[in-house]
Amino acid sequence: MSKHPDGPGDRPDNNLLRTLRDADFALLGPYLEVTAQDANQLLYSPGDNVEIVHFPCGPSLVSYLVGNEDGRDVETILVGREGAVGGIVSFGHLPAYCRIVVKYGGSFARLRVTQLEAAKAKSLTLRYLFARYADCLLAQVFQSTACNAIHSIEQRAAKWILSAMDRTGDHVVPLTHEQLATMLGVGRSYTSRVMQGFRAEQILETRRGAVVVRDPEALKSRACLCNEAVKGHFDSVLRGVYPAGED
Amino acid sequence: MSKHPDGPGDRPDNNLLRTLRDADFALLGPYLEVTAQDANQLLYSPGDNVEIVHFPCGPSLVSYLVGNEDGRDVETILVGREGAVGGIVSFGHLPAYCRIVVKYGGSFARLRVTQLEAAKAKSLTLRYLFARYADCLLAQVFQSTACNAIHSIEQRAAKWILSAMDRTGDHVVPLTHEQLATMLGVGRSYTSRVMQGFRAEQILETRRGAVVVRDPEALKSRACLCNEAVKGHFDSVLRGVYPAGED
DNA sequence: CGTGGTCGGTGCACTTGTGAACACATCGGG
DNA sequence: CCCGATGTGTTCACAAGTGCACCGACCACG
Repeated sequence: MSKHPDGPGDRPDNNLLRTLRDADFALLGPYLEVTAQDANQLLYSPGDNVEIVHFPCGPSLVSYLVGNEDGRDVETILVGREGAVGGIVSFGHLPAYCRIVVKYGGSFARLRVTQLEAAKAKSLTLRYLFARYADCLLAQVFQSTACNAIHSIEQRAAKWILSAMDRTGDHVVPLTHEQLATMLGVGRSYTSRVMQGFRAEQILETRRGAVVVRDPEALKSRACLCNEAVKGHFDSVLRGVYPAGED
Repeated sequence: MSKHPDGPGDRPDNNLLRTLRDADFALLGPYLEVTAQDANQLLYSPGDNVEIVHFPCGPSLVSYLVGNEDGRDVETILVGREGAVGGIVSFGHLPAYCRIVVKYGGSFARLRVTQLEAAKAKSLTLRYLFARYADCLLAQVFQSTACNAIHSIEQRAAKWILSAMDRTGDHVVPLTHEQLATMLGVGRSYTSRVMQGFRAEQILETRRGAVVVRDPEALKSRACLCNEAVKGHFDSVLRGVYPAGED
């Protein structure tokens, strides 16, 4: 198992990188650099030339923010180890549209967009993998658009906490009410009330600067199904990067 | 002008196709087929294999819809002659995530994804153009996500009417309150009230099945700036498909 | 000319979310 | 040990949006 010829080996803990077979990973590996990024680190600003791709590893999490006239940024999507950020759709060398910040710090693998593109030129499956991930990313944003249009704050708050929990693998989600409020684009006092509602039903406890989820199932029943819809698309699209039959 | 060597000639009235120089357009032209599509025609359904690219021409308009648990579809974005639909990000041969329907009928140019990909393989500028448009499409969806999170129904309704007017070039926008309501993901009676508010200020008149915009500037002042933000990104990204200096 | 179906305008009771205000809890640093 | 900064719980008056009901207007069709 540890020397499985097509296995992930000791690669960075990122799903895209681990999906690759050795031959394909070998095209990227030499250029990959593993770094640590703290929370609140700014990875890209609107208008920046995108030259580096970041792969969140382990529990690291980044957030795409869109500015608005009031100066308050609104969060649109989260990306963790299931994906990557930077030039995924545009292939780089274009001005970024969103601000991208590290939400939960940790390790990131990164490489230059030009090197990723060079590797893609040599491997059909690399092209497939990134085209498919780009499609998943787009689907994720579409789902968020719909979610923001029709789901209640309570549903979206529950969704957010679940997805953070999902990626960090911890029942304790560090998060102030203030942060949650700005991410959902709502007032702070209302999020406090929503949390109060969850706490009244023993779904979670609140600490200063964090929530502790006690009953994930109950929380899931309060959330919308948007996360599940997107996960389904990830599953059906990212399967099939390699021809069926093996792997 | 009519025989400008790099000009659009008599091409379909679609911005992407008209941006191309003759040499690049020649790679697509032979495979392009111009068809007429009526309103409400379904172009793609979730799960469909995407094999055809459609380029809306003239006043044609399509809508990306995301389903939800209630069966009510929610509109996310509109695409007209500034863009194209079908495999733009995924390069085709993947299950579609959104339902895509024709909102306003008219002519569409279309061709098989495989032929578009073959042409892209031969031309760097074709690859650039579509990568850049893909980036713009993504930006458009991001902006919609933020818009749905923080802007009022009135702002979004105004935005919708303006963008429909923009693309059809007509002050009369065929649209029932019911349609507008389901697109915005809100109740019908409330949209009636919003329209009533606009009418009370002489911004528009309402007909059965349509609104007639009387004062576009006033309507713009009631709308959010999301359309303008996205247009700015289109301008800055799609400029530069061809190396600077000429064109 | 009449009739039935869709569409639009409005009243009403209700829920959701806003924004400001204030008191209190918690935490780190001097 | 106190202090100031930040985070939390709660109240209140208000605005935004819901869902239903009902009536009248418009339109296509026979």
